[in-house]
Amino acid sequence: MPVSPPRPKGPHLNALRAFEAAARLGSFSAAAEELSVTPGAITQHIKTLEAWAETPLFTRNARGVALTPMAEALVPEFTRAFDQLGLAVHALRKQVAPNKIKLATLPSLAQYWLPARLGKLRQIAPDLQVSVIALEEPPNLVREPIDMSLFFTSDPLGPNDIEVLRDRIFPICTPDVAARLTRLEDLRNETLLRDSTWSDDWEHWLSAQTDLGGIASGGTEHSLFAVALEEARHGGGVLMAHEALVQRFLDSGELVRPFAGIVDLPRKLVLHLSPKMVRSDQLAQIRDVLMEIAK
Amino acid sequence: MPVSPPRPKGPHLNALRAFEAAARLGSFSAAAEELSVTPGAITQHIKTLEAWAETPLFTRNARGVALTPMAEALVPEFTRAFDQLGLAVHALRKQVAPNKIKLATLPSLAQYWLPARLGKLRQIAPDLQVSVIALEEPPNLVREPIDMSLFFTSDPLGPNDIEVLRDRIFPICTPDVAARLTRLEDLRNETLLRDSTWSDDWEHWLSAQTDLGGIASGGTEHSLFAVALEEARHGGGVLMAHEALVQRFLDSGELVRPFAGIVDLPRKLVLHLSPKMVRSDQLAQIRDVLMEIAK
DNA sequence: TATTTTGGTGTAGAAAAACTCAACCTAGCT
DNA sequence: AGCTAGGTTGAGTTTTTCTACACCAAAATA
Repeated sequence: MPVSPPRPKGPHLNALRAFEAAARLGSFSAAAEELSVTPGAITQHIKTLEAWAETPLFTRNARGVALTPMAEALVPEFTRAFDQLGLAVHALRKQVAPNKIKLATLPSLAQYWLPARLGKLRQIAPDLQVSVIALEEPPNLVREPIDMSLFFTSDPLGPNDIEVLRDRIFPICTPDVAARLTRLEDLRNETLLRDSTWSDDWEHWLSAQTDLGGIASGGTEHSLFAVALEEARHGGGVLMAHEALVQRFLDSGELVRPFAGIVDLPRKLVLHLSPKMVRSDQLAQIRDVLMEIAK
Repeated sequence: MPVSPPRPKGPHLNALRAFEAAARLGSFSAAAEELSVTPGAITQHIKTLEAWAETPLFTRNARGVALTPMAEALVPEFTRAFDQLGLAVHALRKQVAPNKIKLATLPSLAQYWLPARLGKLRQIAPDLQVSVIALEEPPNLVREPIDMSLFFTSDPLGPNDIEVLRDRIFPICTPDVAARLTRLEDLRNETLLRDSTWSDDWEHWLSAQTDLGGIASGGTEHSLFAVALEEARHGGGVLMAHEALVQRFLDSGELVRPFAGIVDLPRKLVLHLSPKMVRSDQLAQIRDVLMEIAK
């Protein structure tokens, strides 16, 4: 029974948060992603926590990490704590500014699909202030100060999810380019434009047609759909497009569909609401409005 | 609808913790105390949080602070979150070292009352490793990595509290000094020793005797009971003692009670257990052992 | 078998956050 | 008028947190 050490300090909150994220996601790099830091930062947090607890929490296998059985048992407790904290922060945000809404979505959706809908929304509910955050990956709505997200997913819908539309893809190009294309084989001579987010959509589409291999080989891949689309508009090739994103170019005739085939992917565009939103009465109404304009 | 600001960051965890503590305790300095920092640190945390939320959370009255009505509503959410986090940390500690116990208590109890009890404990349960932390104020057992606390209090007992004994006080001194004391009035010529933690015990005791005012005026106040006791042992005056702390000196005859009067204060010595302890089965047994030896 | 890829580690240095200190302010007391 | 309790402020310092980048090992690929 040693006597009177200095007042013991608890572990650092940030280290606990890093632990929880790493444990929940099963990977340091995923945790790093969620917390917007580098993987090295996570490594260090976990290490300080392990030093504090005087016990290892993860086993490091060169292919990733795995929780210690001991640590495993603790994860739900920490997850509950940080979920509750996230809820509290959401409550604070809503309390302060009930009609400021943050919506996270893909850059391409933010640019080509949302603006028209948000315009409509502004007419229906002029007091709502929606700000749009463009992200490549869906954020964790419990933890981050974001109210809604709009992403493509194939996962089954949860209780806070609303399916907006199904993803339908088909090739598009300028009328000039289309004039050169009569049979699928003609694609061999064209540049196939693709977006890195959906880089195998060409394969999906082609394999749904009378298939003949080898066409989908090369092509130019762009990290932003907007860039690929721009190239298509300048006659730079044939783009595998998503219906939701190119409707207006088809309507205007600027771009056309050289082939009739449309592929319905199992992927859907889903509006996901933060847990805080579905609960609050005031916000349930906002949600209804948004579902309305989402059509 | 502004588009694509950088990914919004949540507030700093430490700022949230400071807010919760300040809100719960109703005072920045109390929060500073609980978190072992200076009041200035709390001020700054609250300010960054207010800047993040873009709204004031406290109204500053020169005599202290008060929560904004808006902030008021949020406190329970944050308290729940940090309570849950504290629980999780306790779970971690117990998981790692189930039989390491941290006990916080007053320096005087740690020095004069505990050692004999802990010795007994070591015989009953040799595998328990109890470490004692001396603190002036009872810690928050939910938040700090401490399992039990032993302090005097007049508050009613909660479900995790165990009354160990009632506080009984009386004057003591060396036999030499006692020889000079036959009537209460004789105290006027002696140095009245007192501990700053319980600085008005002399008044309590005197007013319980055939009261005559003015005796309790001066005296020497020591911040540590141990120092006052040491002075009494060297014949430096008459000390207002607590039964629990001086039993052994009375037994050995080194110190004596110059007057028969004993005052039973409404204050009791209470063993408080962290919420995690009462729940766990394994630790319920430890608790029983401790109650046993507490007698 | 060689090569690449994936996910984690280690360290140095830099940036950001958190803290202390000491002077200062204000309203309520004595 | 002076004192006190509680908070604030700003400068300066310490701690924490992060990044950058080189490195490592197994697994996947070729």
